[in-house]
Amino acid sequence: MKTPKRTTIYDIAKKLNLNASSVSRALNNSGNVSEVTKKLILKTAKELHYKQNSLASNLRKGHNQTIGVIVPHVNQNFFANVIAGLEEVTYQKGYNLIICQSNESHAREVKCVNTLINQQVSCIIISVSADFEDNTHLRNIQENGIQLIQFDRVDDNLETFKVLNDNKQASEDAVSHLIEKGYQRIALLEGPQNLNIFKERKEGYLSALRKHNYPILPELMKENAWTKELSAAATLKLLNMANPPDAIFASTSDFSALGVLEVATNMGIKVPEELGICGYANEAFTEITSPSITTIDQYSVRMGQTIANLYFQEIKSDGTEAIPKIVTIKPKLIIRSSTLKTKD
Amino acid sequence: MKTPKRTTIYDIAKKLNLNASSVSRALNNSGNVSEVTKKLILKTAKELHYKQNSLASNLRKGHNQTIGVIVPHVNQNFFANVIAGLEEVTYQKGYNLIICQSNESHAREVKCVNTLINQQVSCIIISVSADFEDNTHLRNIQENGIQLIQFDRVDDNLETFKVLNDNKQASEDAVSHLIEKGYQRIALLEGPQNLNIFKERKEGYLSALRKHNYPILPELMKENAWTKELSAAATLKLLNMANPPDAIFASTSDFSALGVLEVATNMGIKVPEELGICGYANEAFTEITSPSITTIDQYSVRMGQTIANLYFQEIKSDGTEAIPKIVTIKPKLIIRSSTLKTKD
DNA sequence: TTTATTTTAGCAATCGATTGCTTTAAAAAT
DNA sequence: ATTTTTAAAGCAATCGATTGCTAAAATAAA
Repeated sequence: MKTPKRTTIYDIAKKLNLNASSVSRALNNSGNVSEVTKKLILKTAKELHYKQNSLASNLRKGHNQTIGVIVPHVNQNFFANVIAGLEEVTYQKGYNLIICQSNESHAREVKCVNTLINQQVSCIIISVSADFEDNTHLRNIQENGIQLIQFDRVDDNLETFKVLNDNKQASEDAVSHLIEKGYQRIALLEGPQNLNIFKERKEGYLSALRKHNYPILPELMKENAWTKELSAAATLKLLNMANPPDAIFASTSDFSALGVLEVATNMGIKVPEELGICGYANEAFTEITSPSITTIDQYSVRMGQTIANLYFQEIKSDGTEAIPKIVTIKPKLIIRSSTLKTKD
Repeated sequence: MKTPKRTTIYDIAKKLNLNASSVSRALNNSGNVSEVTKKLILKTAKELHYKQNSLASNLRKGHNQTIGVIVPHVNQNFFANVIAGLEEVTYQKGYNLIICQSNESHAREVKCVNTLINQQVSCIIISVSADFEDNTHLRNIQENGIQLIQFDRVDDNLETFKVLNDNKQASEDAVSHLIEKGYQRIALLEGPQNLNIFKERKEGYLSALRKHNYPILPELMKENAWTKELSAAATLKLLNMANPPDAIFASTSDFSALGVLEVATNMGIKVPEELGICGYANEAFTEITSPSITTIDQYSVRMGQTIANLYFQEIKSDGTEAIPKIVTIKPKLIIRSSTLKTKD
């Protein structure tokens, strides 16, 4: 297609018999230009439909008002909300977001990182993929002088700014709640243990059991049940045990909890009377299932805002090397019908 | 923070006693470099952790492998899915996405457009905000030689590439389905009529009524019921009429349909026996409400893919001025329990 | 009126990569 | 051995904006 050449500061300068530097100064309001000529330049810029070339400007200035974001999937509720929160704050600061999805693939995540480094973004915000292998690519970010903020799913071995959910505490709260409601045999659906979040949630589960002097029963802990289907399969096994659990904490997601609910319903097992169910993430649907599902809200939009604010307030503003800081957000247990058994 | 100066092609050139142009050619594999020196350059580049500066490259080349996306909200299911679909295809082509959200504000949409123009993106993909005012900003995109693709919510007055859902047909299908199931008085919950999508859905509703010789009753059409709350309020009014509807087509969204369902349930009105409900968008939760909700699937991820493919196949590849093309995707009626009344 | 000071504007280098053109070196043909 | 052809590498301009420095003009002070 035809590319009509865009107006540059030189076009404006030529038209007014001025030097490009004056035009630049006028447009950036950086002094050394008389009021009269400034007005003239601004007027002419508008007439010629001048649009700044950010590429040139950023190249010269050596930085880019752009932040890169890498998440496993942009259309997963949690991540979409984090991005929305991020965007809200960064927009106000005049920053742009470049969004990449790793598709839960480490290899792809590495490529995304490289692209963002090439783009000279000033910060990369990342939640690592499920098949996390090593942190070479993350260290690479830092070595290139780019700020790095990890959130939610992070590599603990690397010292960076981090914004986390207190997964352990939240899980402990959830399981404690189940115990208080009178459930005796509480099963756990786990996610991949190479991800910190799932490890922490398991710790919370274990910790709650210990605190209440409940036995820890390996047969009630199901690995890798982090999709609705895997959870349904695991639930089927659990509920067919000789001595089945009377509650299931689907620590991986609400979708897992939904899988549990569906299996239970199909088997004619009453929720919450015969089986308590607790999910994770407070997906919209948990409110409207029957029964509604007890879950944990992660304040995902606020998390995005927090991350962005962390960047602007703590990292960017500071001329000195900022000291990596870890911000932890405490999720909230949302108690609904699926765990409201009347004690027997 | 300290910004360790990054390696440039000049650093590589200097180290090897070569000229930067040779380094550039080697890295881009663009000939005129012997195999031996190319290998050497590649090796040295790796040693020095060279990362291309895309800003410089794009500035020189005059274009940017970046596509801008503007949507009302990135965390709305439909848009998140479209973005996921877009990202999938653009990633494979080596393109990046810059994501902006207009927050349903026209003013903000204009700002987003300007930023993207400044960023020299090669294409802008947009779904306009609800308070659409005029298309000056969209024309501006074209005037700057940037490709423009509108999707879903579009300005019909502007000739651009468009990817649309056949809202009219889908709505007609939905309402026809209600009629065939024996519902007699079908109400409509409408969205803002300045948005093409809602206008088309209303047309589909009207068209289905006409085709089946049903009367068109203005008292059954509720304007501006496009959130769960507004829909609930409208539903309350509808169901309290002397002669209430026996079906409600929540053409705005599944959330609206959910509002309808909740009000009906609270009033003790049986769905689908006494009231049929049909939503729009096939949100995940429609499958798991009780009863499950009949709705319309928009193939949102595929829509994103379609848009991206349109760009790469029809627009970008063609050296000549591409002729704006409109691609229409036919949504699919998903029939569930909320409309399955047994005819009486 | 002359000198000192401040404003305003121009000059030219720079950011890093790309690319048309020229020169040099190497290989092939005569 | 010489000329022709081809390959390889260097030179320098370019993309558009920014900025330190200098020069000129305008103003203020003496």
